[in-house]
Amino acid sequence: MTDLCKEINKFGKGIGNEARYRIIQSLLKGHKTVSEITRIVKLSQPAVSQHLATLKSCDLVIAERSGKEVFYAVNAEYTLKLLQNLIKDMDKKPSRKR
Amino acid sequence: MTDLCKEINKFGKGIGNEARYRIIQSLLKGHKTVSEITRIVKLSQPAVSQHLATLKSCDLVIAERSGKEVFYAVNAEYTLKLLQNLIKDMDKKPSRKR
DNA sequence: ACTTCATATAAGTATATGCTAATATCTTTA
DNA sequence: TAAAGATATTAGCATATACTTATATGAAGT
Repeated sequence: MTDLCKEINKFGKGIGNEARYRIIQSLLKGHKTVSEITRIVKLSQPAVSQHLATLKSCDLVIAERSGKEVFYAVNAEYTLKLLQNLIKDMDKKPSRKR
Repeated sequence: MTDLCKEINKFGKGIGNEARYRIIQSLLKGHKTVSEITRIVKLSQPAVSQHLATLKSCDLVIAERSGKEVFYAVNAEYTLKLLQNLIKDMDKKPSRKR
């Protein structure tokens, strides 16, 4: 299993869930604290923390504490590079149609 | 939830699984029958058929019967366009770092 | 029509996932 | 260091997922 393989798989695990996808969407508009995200996605705080932990382990988000709060942001460089690599990969070996 | 949202979510569901990701990888090298895929990913035939059904419902693959066999291929145009749209989307609203 | 090969579907089951409720940890301020 | 606010972690439970085995469907040849 190539590295890209594993990375894309993580990516898929991360966004392959409605709640997490909504979290990512909200973060695309700017970094947010856990409580802000909690309000936006309308899930309990623990549920949100758990999803954020998953997203972090997938490298899709970055966390940064600022006092009592923790800001989460999309790991944009990483994600963009990943997607671009995937696209390159797919372009490179297109599936023959028949 | 935007259309792109739903599409990406489907994409994530599709590839967010090791076996399905391996199937996609093998299909990137060219279309294949179910039994070829079965040999490659080393799962039972029903398991492979079920994964292929999932991938199809996610629009990640296309199926085409040819006699007794069914060829599966990556839905490359669809997938590439989707990923490119996602990249555009992420570029458009980058997360502010702090 | 019957058989065979290829694939799909169904039922059952074990494990994974996503939530809730309760509690722990971290940080700041009094 | 005690209290309070913000977030993280844990245990428990319900549902979803990914297999297995058995069976059904589809296509081609006899």
